[in-house]
Amino acid sequence: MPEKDSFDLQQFLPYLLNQAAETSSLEFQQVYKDRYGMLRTEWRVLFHLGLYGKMTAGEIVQAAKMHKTKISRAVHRLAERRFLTRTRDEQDRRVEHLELTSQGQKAYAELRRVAMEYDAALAAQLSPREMSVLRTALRKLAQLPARPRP
Amino acid sequence: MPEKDSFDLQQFLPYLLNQAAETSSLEFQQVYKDRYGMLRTEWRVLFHLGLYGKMTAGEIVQAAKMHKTKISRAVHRLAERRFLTRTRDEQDRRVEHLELTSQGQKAYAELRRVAMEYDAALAAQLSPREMSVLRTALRKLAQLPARPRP
DNA sequence: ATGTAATAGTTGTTTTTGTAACTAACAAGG
DNA sequence: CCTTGTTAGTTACAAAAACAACTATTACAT
Repeated sequence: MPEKDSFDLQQFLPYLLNQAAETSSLEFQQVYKDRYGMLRTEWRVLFHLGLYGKMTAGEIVQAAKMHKTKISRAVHRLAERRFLTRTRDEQDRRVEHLELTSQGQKAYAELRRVAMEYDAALAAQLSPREMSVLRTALRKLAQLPARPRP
Repeated sequence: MPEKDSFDLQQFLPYLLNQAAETSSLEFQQVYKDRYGMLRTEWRVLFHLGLYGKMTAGEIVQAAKMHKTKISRAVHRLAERRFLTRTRDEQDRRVEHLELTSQGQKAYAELRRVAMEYDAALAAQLSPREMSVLRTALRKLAQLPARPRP
């Protein structure tokens, strides 16, 4: 299958990003999926709560830039499995504060350890210079702040 | 929501890659979705055929690293809409050769133009140096060959 | 030949996602 | 208060993806 024109699909950024994202997610996915029966949205919620402590669903929506229905369902499943608790805010009874249970914290600690190891393994495929340029570029493309929060 | 530990989700490569991939796919998606009613797998098939000419489904599976059921259904839909033709191989009657119709080529040409423009717009957010490091790093992470094919 | 395995691709069923419409609680102006 | 608008989160239904089992054809070893 010879090339017919100058456009290069393998250089097209959205395509390339998707391929890299998919490949690099696979190994980590095995862990949270096989070991905890979690979906992608679920580990993300878990990580937000593990990292930042008590949060509301809306705050997670903003931070993770995921649709609120996805978050809602992920929270439901995590609560069902006793990874987090939901408590109504007494001032504004529409909002719920989410917090990891000790079981949730344990899962988070474990997955966080695996994530760090895996990140290190990925980083080892690249030079430190490449790695830092890569992270900066990805944050720009994802339109995230240059550094998360102080 | 203060940080509770040293792990940084926004620096975790699979997370970062997914965010960047999602963001960067969105705008281009609008074009092939709204203008041609295509799904992601469909434009990928279209692009492979547009770029490389006649291919079999299996070859596309390999090149695009997507599951064969996805390709099968995408090919079905593209054939249904007269974007491609399927012709059986007479030597091995299990395989089918796929080829764009003139309508398919027209769609490909149009989308290819949009893709190039969009890629340029993304590239403009980064320096040429960043861009080149980024592409190299992404190919490594996606475990694609350093350059597609000569 | 002929039984067994392998390959190309499809189809059926179950999960997961996307979209839109919904409930419940609050807010603010008249 | 009461209408109108907004926000937090949920639910219902349709679209798409994942996974497994399937058909048809070829390959290959006895």
